[in-house]
Amino acid sequence: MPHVFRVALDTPLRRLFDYLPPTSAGAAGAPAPGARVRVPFGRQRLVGMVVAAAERSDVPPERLKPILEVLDRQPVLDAAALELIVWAAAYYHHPLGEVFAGAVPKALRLGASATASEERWLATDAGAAAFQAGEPSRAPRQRALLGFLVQSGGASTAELNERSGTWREAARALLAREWIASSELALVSHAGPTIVRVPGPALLSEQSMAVDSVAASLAQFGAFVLHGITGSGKTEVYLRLIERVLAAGRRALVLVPEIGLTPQLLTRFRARFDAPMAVLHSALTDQERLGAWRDAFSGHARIVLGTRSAVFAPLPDLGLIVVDEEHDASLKQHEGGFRYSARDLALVRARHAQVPVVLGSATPSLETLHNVATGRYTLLRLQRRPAQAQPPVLKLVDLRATAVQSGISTPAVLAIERHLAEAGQVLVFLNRRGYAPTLLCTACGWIAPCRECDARLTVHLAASRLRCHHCGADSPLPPRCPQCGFTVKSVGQGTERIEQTLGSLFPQASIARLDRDTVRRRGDMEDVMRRMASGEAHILVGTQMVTKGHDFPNVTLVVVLNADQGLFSTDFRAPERLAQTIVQVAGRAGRGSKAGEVLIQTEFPEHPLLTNLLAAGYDGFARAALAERAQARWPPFSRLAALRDSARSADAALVFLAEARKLARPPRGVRLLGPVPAAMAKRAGRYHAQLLVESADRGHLHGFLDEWLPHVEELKSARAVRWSLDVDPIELF
DNA sequence: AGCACGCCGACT
DNA sequence: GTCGGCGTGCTC
Repeated sequence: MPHVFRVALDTPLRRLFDYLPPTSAGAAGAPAPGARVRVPFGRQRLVGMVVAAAERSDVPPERLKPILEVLDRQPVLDAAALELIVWAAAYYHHPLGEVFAGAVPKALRLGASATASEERWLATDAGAAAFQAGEPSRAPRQRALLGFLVQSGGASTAELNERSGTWREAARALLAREWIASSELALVSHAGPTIVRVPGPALLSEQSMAVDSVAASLAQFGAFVLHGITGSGKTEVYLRLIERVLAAGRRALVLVPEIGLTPQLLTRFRARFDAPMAVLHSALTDQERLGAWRDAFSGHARIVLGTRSAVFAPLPDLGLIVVDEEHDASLKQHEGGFRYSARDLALVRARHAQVPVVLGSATPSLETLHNVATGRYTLLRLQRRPAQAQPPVLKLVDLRATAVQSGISTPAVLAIERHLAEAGQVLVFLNRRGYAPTLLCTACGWIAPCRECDARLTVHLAASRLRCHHCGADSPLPPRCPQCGFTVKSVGQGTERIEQTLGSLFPQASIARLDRDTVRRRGDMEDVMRRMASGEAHILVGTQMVTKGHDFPNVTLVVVLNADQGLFSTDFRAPERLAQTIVQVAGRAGRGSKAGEVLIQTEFPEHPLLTNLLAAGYDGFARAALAERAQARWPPFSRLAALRDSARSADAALVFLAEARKLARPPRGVRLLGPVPAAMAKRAGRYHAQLLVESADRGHLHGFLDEWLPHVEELKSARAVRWSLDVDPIELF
């Protein structure tokens, strides 16, 4: 019997806490690593997770307290999931207890059972004897309930509820006399055989080659990049691989960047497989999430589909991990305390589990392509679209050389006219929602600012509101300048205004809009999809939302209204994001049998990013961009971590980071850059700043962080700010 | 993070 | 005279 147990608790303290074994009463023996325990912590009682057992503790014995209760007989996480959590806590330099808390459903953190169970009620021997003796004689409800339990040999809560709505009180009385007893019985679900409902379509040779090369290494780790142009049938490759994994009696984990992508993927999985599936994403209620997690944990679910945190879902006999749209920034958690990349963790998990991982994308991230170039990942290409689907033709429209009406150039207007006349659908992309990004006074030059952010307020005309897209501030649209009383006007374009402009340019066309303002409730998205699929809508105006994986088979023209945001950004990842967005939105055109056309409006048609992208495609762009990254020693040719903070004053935010920098003793090859205020320093009333840590060597960087962070944590200025460390940041402000 | 203890302002 | 502001200290 070990003397202490090391327990991870959900606190920001970067250490474990040692506890003595439970004093026998009520405890279920010694807890195994991965089991939850209830422990005293200061004046609180917390649920934590046992990480390890140890012979001795560094804490003086008189300060050690015993575990109050062991919640799990079996660990709530299998060894693989536990290993991943421990790895993630170390890599992201984040307290293990918080990582654990972020990895399991809230209900489990509060003590819910890890297995689904039902409450069963039984008559005791004494109860049976009492019933024979005619008792209880003066309580007919109790007698009826007792009689039922004696005769039926026991019943579940659900069965009793069905029999009568008012049995609880009688049960309480019978329990008190120990004539009946209740117990929790684990529900064991048995997965039936998996049935492939309908065989998939015949594969193109590229698809079969992709399937074969992954399938050849199903019993070992391998990282595969499925680089398939939009419409080339990546999902079919996933389906065939999952089919093989299920046939071998194993399970598949599928990660997607956004909740919005789960329904359509789930529909395709359900159409193909008759097998239980579990879905995990942020829109679930706590109970739904607990249920899905239990289905994964018990092995009932054969396929687990989910967003980021699903990478931590426990699955017995994991056989394959798929990460769809691996380039998507949503796979990286970048808010709150624990910031992690679900894609990178999927790779670690696959390596631990000795299973292949497939990273799918039409526009793989530069990191991933670099890993292909260095031989760490295997590239699988899908370059052809099935049947007659043609790749779209991309053209630049020089905004300086043509008339522009409310953001739409004459060539674009003519092209829209032509495609509508030929019964094609048109997709107009603008990454800016609202009516206009600026409200300007025509007399004094006043521009409506956000009080809480370094940003302008966006005009929402239909709602007649001014809104801040950074902090959510919302105020009435002023009819006149609050400063001088003169008239105000909206300057610039958002999707709302583009919808209006298109409406007046093409009065005969039906126009749909897809952005966060039009898709508010469940089903709104489906409505837009239906209108596009049925052909009822002719033009779709939308933000980023339209680029995320949805099929519009009859769209023949895509217009990118403004490619220039991102061409001159200070963030070294901006070009990559822009190229991905253009290629992804362009990929919405011509997915059916008609060839697609893509117009990209720009003030800088000779910008190398654009010319390169058009001439050499995403591959050519990626080659050039990687060469630039190598030159500038940006990732993936170096490693970054960002120490970020925010405070009530700009000064306090910088003071903490400056003090943190002062106590840093970086080894050779580790550089600190900053601190600097964030590009948009003030957001939601708080001032943001960051200090970058850079190194060519991952080991050196992490060694330094390990040594440095405990000191940073103890700075008194740390208490005046909110700070966090972002390892492998994807956005630099 | 919680949750205490601990000393200085406006109220029953 | 107390209720309560948030400064600082601790949690095995």
